[in-house]
Amino acid sequence: MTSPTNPTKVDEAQAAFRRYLRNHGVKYTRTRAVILDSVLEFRDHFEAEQVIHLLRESDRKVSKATIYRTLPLLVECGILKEVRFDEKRAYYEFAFGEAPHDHMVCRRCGRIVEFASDEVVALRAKIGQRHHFHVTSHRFQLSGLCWECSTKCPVVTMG
Amino acid sequence: MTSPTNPTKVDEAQAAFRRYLRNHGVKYTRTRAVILDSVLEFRDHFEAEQVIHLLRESDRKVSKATIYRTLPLLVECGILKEVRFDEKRAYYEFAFGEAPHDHMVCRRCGRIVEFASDEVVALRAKIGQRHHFHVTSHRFQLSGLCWECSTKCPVVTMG
DNA sequence: ATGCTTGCAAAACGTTTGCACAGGG
DNA sequence: CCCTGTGCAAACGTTTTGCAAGCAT
Repeated sequence: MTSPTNPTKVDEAQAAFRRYLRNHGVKYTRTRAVILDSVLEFRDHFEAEQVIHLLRESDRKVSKATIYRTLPLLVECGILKEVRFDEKRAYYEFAFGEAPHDHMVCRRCGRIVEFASDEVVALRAKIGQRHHFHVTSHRFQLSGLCWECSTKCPVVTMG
Repeated sequence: MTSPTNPTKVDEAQAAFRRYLRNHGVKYTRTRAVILDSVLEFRDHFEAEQVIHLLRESDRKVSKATIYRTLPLLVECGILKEVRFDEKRAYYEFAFGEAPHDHMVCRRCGRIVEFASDEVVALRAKIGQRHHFHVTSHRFQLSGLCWECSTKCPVVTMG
């Protein structure tokens, strides 16, 4: 769901990145191109550390600092989206041309299910109006048990 | 909304804390009582650092470590609730006997509005069923502009 | 050339932990 | 008494930053 298996999408993402950087007076360097390529290799969600490892293991050597400086750029230009599954670290997912969605996490097996957020957007607008608020973004994260885990043992033990 | 202005509630909270600790084979020490007293002095949301300062400034000296070890106890026994307004630190609010609610934050002035989460709970159940998930908890955080800020200048600049 | 970018290492940050001592039940 | 709680300082893990050197335009 996150990975841009479609090669055209990869090209579009690269073009979007170049465009974004140019429009912001920032350079499209080889290092940044390398980082973009690498994050596009992930299928699902990933964290900064995984990018660091992926780049270290392949030939390409990019410093940790640069990766931490580049990921926010990719988020700002809409290629990536930052997701928070826990409070310990940032996770990212491919967002370019993807439909907005939220996440539901099984607290026992860790499975992540994505769901469209249309209804959530409608609800947030309703709540916003009620409190004289112009809501522009939300974060809706569900936690519970997936069907497999709940049939195995309905008692929640967490982990 | 967060503060237990009602003295009876304070007493109930203390009783609940004692009960909880006893039932878990944990001691009700003077230090823990002091920490409970101090968190009950806050009106709205607060962070661990504020508890540390409050205790330092008044006579009572409690170490940072103990505060960090006690706050989770107060959350587990239902007196406090942990809230996450950002990814940097944990915030807490009084939860004992309060109706569950979620938060809406103005991204310009930081104002926090609480709203009841009945509809949110209904929606989360609906979404859960649709994806064969037994949802047990959620986190719904809204961000935008409060009425005052949006009338002052509708352009979002963030801070 | 100019000034943004990079890498390195060190700092920052909230939070956690190891340990020896203190204290509750 | 025993076992848990406490304080201190040091460790923690992710992320940020200061600085000198490197590169794009």
